[in-house]
This record gives sequence, C-alpha cells and structure tokens, in this order.
Amino acid sequence: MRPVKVDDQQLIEGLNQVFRTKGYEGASLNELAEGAGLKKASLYHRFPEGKKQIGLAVLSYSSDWLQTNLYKVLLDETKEPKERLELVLQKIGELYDQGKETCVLRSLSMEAGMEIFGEKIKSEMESWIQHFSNFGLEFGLDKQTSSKIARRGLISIQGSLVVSNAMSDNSLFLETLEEIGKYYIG
Amino acid sequence: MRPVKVDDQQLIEGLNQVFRTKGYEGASLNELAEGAGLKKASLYHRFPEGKKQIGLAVLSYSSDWLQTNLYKVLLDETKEPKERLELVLQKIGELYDQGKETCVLRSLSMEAGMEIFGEKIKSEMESWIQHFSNFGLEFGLDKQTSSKIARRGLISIQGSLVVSNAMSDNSLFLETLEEIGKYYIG
DNA sequence: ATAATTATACCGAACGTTCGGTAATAAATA
DNA sequence: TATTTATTACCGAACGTTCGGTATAATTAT
Repeated sequence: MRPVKVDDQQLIEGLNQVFRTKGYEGASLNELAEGAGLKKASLYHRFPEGKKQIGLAVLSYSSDWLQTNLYKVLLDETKEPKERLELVLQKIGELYDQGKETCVLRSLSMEAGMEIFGEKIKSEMESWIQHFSNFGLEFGLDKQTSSKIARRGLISIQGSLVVSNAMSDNSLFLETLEEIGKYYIG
Repeated sequence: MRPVKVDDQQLIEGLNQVFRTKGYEGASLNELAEGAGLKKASLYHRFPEGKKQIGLAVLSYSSDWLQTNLYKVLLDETKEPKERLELVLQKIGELYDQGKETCVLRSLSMEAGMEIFGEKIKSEMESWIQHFSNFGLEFGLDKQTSSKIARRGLISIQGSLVVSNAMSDNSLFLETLEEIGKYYIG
C-alpha cells in the first residue's frame, strides 16, 4: 500500500489553519488543499464527502485537543488547582498563538457554517463552560459564582481574540489571559 | 426624476443585515439584492463599484450610527454621566438586537474582508475604545484604569456576541451589558 | 421626449465536485 | 531474488453550478 504524503494530524492541522483564517465559505478547496499539502482531488480521496466532512473533521480534532490539553488537565487531581490553572492558561495561549490566531469555532460559526456546524459548536462551548465551572468549585467558589466566572472567561477569550485580531494587537489577548488567572487566584 | 424604490437608509440596513449574518464572502450579490429589496442589476445602479463599495457603505453607515447613538451621547454634557451610560448601554442593546444579532465589524473582519476592510475596522474599534476611555474619566477613573475598562468593555461585548450567537442564548449578552454598567457605576 | 430607474439576459471566472488514470508500496508468486 | 498482482494515494482535467459583474431593453415619472 502506498504511504500517505501527509499524515492525518498534519493534514487536519493544515486544514484547520486555513479554516480559521478564511472561514468556512472563505476557504476554497484549492486553498484547503494547499494548506494541507495535497492537491484538491487528493483531498477528496481523504475526505470523500467533501468540504462539510473536512469541516467536521477539523471540529472533531479541535474537540479532542480541548479534551486532552485543557479539560483533562483541569481534572488532574495529582496537581494543585493553581498549577492546573496555570498549565491550562498556557495551553490556551498556545492554542491561539498568543492571540495572533483566531478560534476555529468562531470562524466556522459564521455564514453557512452556522447551519452545518451550529450544534457541534454550541456543545463545544457548553463543554468548555461546564469544565471550567466544575474546576472553579475547587477554588472554593460557590456554584453560581463559578458558573459565572466560567462564562465570563469564555466570553473574554473570544472577545479578546476578535479585538486582538481586528486591531492587530495581541496584547489585549495576553492581558485577558492574565485577568482570567486572577479571577481564580487573586 | 423617477423616485427610488428603496431609500438609502432602508437599502443600507437591508444590506447590513445580510452582511452580518452571512459575512462578506458568504453574502452573494443575489442575497444582498434580495435583502435590499432590489434586483442585482439595480444594486449595481446604486453601487456602481460593486460588492466592495457596498461593504464600505455599510461600514460607513455603521460608523455614523456609532457616532450618533453612542459617542455623541457619551459627550453630551447636558446629562449626568450615569444617565449617558444608561442611554448608551440601551442603544448597544438595540444595535445587536439584545444579543440576537452579530456585529457587522466582526462579520466583515473575516475572510477576504480583513484585507479589504481591515484598516477601517481597526480604526472603528480604536474609536470605540477612545470614546469610552475618555468617558470613564468623568467617573473619576484615572487614565489607565479608564482605558483598561474601555478595552475590557469592547472585548466583553464582542465576546458575548460570539458566545450568545453560537449558543443561541442571548442572556450572556444581556448579563455582559449589565456588568459593563457596574464597571462604571458600581 | 427624455432622463432615471429597474429588470432581463448574459458573460468569464471561480466554485465544489467527480473521474480516469498514474505513482508508490506491500503481498503474492515464480 | 525477481516479477507480478493488488491496493491504496495521488493528481490533471473536466463537470455543472454559482459567483461578481455587465450589457441592453423595458418601465416609470417628469
């Protein structure tokens, strides 16, 4: 059997990069192929059902990434809550390249993407809020406060990405990350 | 001279509605025409330079709206700061239909729109921050604090719109508006 | 009549998608 | 070991459709 030119992870990460900078409709198959390091027709070999399937695969990969790099760490009882929080904040910084990149959930929630991926994106955000909300309890926060801080955290990250990106100033994102740390610690 | 079928304001508002739900590339000229209540060729009569000009007109209209409904109110010294803030928060609620609508600045800052409108969008956000920053001084805030709160306000509004929209739950936006009020008053 | 506005029909280019065929490897055969 | 066979990955070219954009004719109001 012939070996693949680009392995699955490289493939998805390349596609993810195109989707999050161009959006769903903004990303053409040619651009996606170029980002993936394959030709357009080859993309259809890897994703026989086409563009929607590619979008779903990227979302699924994103979901796994969050699970592994954020939620699992938040739940890791072998570490102190404070350490877990710092690790997670660092990972969030990496996820968005310190604010220079956008969130693929947001990119795919525009245009036709909302109809196709709307439910998945919604449940991803619910999951984010739920995990951070549970985590807040470990800092002694009451349920209601923890839930509010979790929602506010997601909102401020998404917002700071919008504004940082639009203003080409990632200091806004970095400030926001710091403030989220203070919600729990300070 | 023959009267127009749709006046300029209706025209722009219809176009604005299409752009902010579909994004720049996601909005086809046929959809824009339908949203405007005209046929495609008639749109080209009103905007001879095409889609970019339509986008720029929508942005320009947005800019005027912010000037009239937010910034001018913030500067209205015939009213107490607190009253101005409440009026402005109410107008922001209307602008985004209580969180059920997205921000056209954000919609147009994706995809190819970033290259075309990037500078305009950036200066719009700078203007927003600057006006709120100046306004904060009237609440006795020092320059640095006022600037930070202004940035945080824009971020949390944009973020809450992203999350409210994605989760079909505008209570997140409404909560955010209330919290912004508390930044200054409480 | 004439000027302005709208509508119809149309265009080249780009879109997502499909297909015929080639390249590259592992397994099977000699 | 050398050669064939099977299987999968890849790609150039073309598909029908839709895109942004443009003529040109029809309609409307002075």
